[in-house]
Amino acid sequence: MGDTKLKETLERVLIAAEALFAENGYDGTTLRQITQRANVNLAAVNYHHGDKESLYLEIIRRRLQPINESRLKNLAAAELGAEGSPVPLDVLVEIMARPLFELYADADHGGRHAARLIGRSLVEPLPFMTKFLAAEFQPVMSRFGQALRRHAPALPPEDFLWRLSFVVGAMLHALATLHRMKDLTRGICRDNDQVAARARFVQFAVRVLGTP
Amino acid sequence: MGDTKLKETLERVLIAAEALFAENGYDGTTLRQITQRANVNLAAVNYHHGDKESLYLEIIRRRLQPINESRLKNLAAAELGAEGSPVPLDVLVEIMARPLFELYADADHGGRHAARLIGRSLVEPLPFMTKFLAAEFQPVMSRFGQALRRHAPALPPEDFLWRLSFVVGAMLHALATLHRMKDLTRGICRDNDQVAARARFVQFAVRVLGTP
DNA sequence: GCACGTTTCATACTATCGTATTACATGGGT
DNA sequence: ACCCATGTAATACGATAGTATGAAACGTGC
Repeated sequence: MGDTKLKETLERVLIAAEALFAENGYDGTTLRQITQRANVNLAAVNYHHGDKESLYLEIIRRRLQPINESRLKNLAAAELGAEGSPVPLDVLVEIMARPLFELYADADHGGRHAARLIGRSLVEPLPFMTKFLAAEFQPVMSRFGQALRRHAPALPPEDFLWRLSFVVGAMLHALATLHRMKDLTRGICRDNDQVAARARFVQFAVRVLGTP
Repeated sequence: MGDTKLKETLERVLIAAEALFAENGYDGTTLRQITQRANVNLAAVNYHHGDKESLYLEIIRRRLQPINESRLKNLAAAELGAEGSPVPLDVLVEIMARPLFELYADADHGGRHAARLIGRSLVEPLPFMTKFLAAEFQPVMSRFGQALRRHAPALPPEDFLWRLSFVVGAMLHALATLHRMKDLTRGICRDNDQVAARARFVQFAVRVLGTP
């Protein structure tokens, strides 16, 4: 249509579905909405991606795998550079948070919707997603948990895990509601300044996870 | 059936629907599931509660209105007691958080599901709910925002609002995932100790919203 | 004990869902 | 020029969704 370059059907479906899933959830989105938004025939999604669940899982995986790989790679590099001493807290948080905020900032490629969808998929438990999500996050949570733990070794495990849960919750909520942050604050907070939001989140997380 | 006392049909539908909406979301729940779980005829829900949207809204309102009324009442009392000086931060947070955690703790009356559902309904935006939720939260957010603000008057509004957003996000996430906290932490964090969870949340929120 | 307002029931109706099927277009390789 | 693989299109199909309907059951006045 008006597009300068016609993307592959397959890709157009992924982009359209991503936005709709992010906005309306899995059950709230129909394949007809998706194919209509992608300007594609209804049968295309089944032909290219199998059934609806496969499509959803493919969308999440496509975004999440590179992010978690990058996290693990950057953590390994940071630990190597630290030569045995703990990696600074703000560096750890930055490594965890940055890929998601940057994804959100990439509006042209649907990053806003992707980030929202990731936040959503982690909160609302879809039965067919749990095993994938568990497998996907187990390594990253385990390795970062250890690294973070070194900054509060005296803290009882229970307290540490609660704090971690609060930080994760704040992060997911930020991702899920960033797009209406401007409206919710009567224009005071911008919703398109990924760098400012990230900086504030890191500051927040460091304060929460810091020792005392 | 096995129940010691047979509740009204109307009430049974509300309880069953609450649990299912909390678990599977609005679109993921069918009226047939609800009536089956409530041991009630399919037509009962339409007869007593109108359509599906009305049922959902009624469930949320029934839980949320008393909570927000109690919050405003307790805030007014605390401000009266403080005689012009700022109400302590931990008191403010406690007033906001306590009703939700106590709701969660009231497992016998479906409080667990209700708390989860409230958390969920605030994150996933259902079109027919937005105006109700906005009206419901406007007063409480405005009044508590002012009260909290007195503890960090020098902080730029933007920073303050971001911190508030993080705290709210942590709270909603805690409500939405408390029920699987034990599993997520390999048994380290209990999911049935409302008091301990609340204490940790208050500590967390005070630290985040405190001045520096 | 019977009439009447209220609630419960079985079931019908229409729309729309995910998925399947079948025919049609297209465009390189020989 | 023809073929065949690959993608696209129109449309059918069974299941199930929310909602509507009308009859049966119930209970409480007189």
